Amino acid sequence: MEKVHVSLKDLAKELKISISSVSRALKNHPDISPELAQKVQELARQKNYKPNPYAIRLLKHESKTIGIVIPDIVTYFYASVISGIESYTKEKGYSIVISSSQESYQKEQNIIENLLNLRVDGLIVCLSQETADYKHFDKILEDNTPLVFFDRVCRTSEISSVVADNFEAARNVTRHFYENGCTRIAFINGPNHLNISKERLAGYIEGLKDCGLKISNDLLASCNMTPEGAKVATQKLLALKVKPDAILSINDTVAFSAMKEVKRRGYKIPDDIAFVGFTDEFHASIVDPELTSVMHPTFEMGQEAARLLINQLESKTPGTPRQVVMKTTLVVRDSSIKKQKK
Amino acid sequence: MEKVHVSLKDLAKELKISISSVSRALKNHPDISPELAQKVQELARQKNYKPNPYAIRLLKHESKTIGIVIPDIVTYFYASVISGIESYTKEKGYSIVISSSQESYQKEQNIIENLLNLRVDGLIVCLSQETADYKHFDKILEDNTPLVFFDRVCRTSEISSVVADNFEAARNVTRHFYENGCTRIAFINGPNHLNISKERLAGYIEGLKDCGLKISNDLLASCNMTPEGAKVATQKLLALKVKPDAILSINDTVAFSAMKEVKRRGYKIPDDIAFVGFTDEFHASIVDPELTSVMHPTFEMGQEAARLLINQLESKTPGTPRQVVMKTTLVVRDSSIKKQKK
DNA sequence: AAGCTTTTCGCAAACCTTTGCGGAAAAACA
DNA sequence: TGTTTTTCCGCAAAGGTTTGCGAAAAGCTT
Repeated sequence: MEKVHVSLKDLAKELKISISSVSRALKNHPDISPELAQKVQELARQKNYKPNPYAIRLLKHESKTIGIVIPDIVTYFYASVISGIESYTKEKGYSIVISSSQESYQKEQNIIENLLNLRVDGLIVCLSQETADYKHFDKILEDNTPLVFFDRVCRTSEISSVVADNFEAARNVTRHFYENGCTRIAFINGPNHLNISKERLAGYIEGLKDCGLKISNDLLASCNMTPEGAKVATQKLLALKVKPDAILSINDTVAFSAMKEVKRRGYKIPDDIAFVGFTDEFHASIVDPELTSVMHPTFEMGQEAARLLINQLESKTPGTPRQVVMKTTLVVRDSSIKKQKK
Repeated sequence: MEKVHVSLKDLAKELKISISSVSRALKNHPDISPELAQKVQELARQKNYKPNPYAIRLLKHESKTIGIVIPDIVTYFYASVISGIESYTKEKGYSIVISSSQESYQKEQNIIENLLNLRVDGLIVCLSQETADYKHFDKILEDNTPLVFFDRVCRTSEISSVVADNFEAARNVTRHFYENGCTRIAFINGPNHLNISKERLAGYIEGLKDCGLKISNDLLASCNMTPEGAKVATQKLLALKVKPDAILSINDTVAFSAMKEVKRRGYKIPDDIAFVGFTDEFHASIVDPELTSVMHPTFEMGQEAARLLINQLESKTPGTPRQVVMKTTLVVRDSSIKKQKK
């Protein structure tokens, strides 16, 4: 049951040469004669020699590993971003270690501490929903461990990040609603302290202004972005004397849940209430009616975050933090196009 | 920009004692006087000493890391299983390194080789769709690296695995259809060489026999489990002279896509065609009508796979391979209950 | 043939930790 | 006081790799 790996020493002993010669021979160092190099490489292949990465990491002080902290791995958005991260890091020869905070501030802190103790070369983080203070990132900065945020971000003046064009996207959606005959446009938002909530809210408001629509607190609801929370928020909106004729949702999952509740109450989508979501996950085109959604380039966001991080940790100089804003596009489907405009 | 971590040597120098004493003091070894231990621990805390995991791994020949190989991380089922693996391994002090094969045999091989070179302590694998020969697992076995399969498995007589009760589940679904008035029950299956396909097909056939229904090749379609593949398979079924009145799908994603196509053609679900899927992902209750599905205990499957693996690698003896079969339950929703039985 | 350059390889330190063993000093005992 | 035990700590090896430097051997020049 014992794993037994051959080491440089084993090869050296067998060939009756020194360890350093074996090491050099394997990488075609000019100090080694071609004949010896040949012989060493032959034996190495035959005995299936693979360098022990832990010895190298110990020596080089780098792990070729990056840590990823996300709120939840089962959510389409995060899984897809991870997929992009994985694609870029694999290409660059890095491994990824993934931990999920389950939206818990406490767990987020623990995870980060663990990852730091693991000596990852860098971190890519999406804040948990509970996270409202950001002191625990001081440790990372003091450690000189490169860090990149995506989607839910903070301290952007010090730390690089990748986000969507939330403001513009929300503003566009609001106009899109208006152009399709909606005048009472509601917004089911996420927790107020998150940047995505703030930015999308600001865009929503700006869009209302653009269209000359009144801003009404009645039409604003927030939720914790769970299906249950979305349902409650929807019920609040449906309880209004004058009901909304459109609902913008902070993400697709919330939209799905809200749509379900709206249909259950007997309203028609989109004629009674139009819908638009954020993310554009696969299921947006599966639900009935198909959901209009702000398409996020999730895979590319992951790649970009990884690129930012690896650039940072391969250039010795600290470099100024960068804020990458990814362009989204509105994918228009049935849920937002009223057949009978008022 | 240089990361600087304090080592035992640093502490030793500062306290003018030997490295070994520092090491022992930190773990309250009886050879160290309480006063000295106190002093050392004090300094360690103050200077934020954290042991270098790579030095320990080098010494101990274990990495406290397990590798996970899955076809695709963006799929609900896999993400959810990973979530279960993560929960168990975190509890046991292991990290996980995730790689996805993207359903490619070639990539699967590369990944496994990489993970082995990384010296992970063990592997948890779900076969890619392309994988039809299993020689590349010899390397793992020769390496004495513990290995556990889940869902899509092979070589079960030599290698432990965690699977759902596919045969029973499919058989039950078939009966469920029959009890709800369906007599022409179709099955959109996955690739024929996969165990999940074979087992579910066998259960489906057995169920037909139970109900005294004829087995017809016309009612069998297979696909590559993508939405597009599912669409094509559905079209084949809808092209029959006598159409099916029920469709069992190899998973929910396939069911969603098939439902979409069926609705697009103007058929009513469930009255014209009833539906049941496998997995029971979140969206099963979001689509319209809500999808009846075989609920897999995904999270628990992940936990179980992790438990199997860690047991195996913590007990020095090889132990006999175990096959864990997880019980599923049929979650009945609207898609399979016809309002008007024939 | 003597001196010089080039080629080819080995020694040893370094990265950080754990641990068996030995040794000195202190304490306990006779 | 002399001897034995106990307490407390350090030495050194081990794990596998990389790399600066020194040294031997071979080749070359004149």
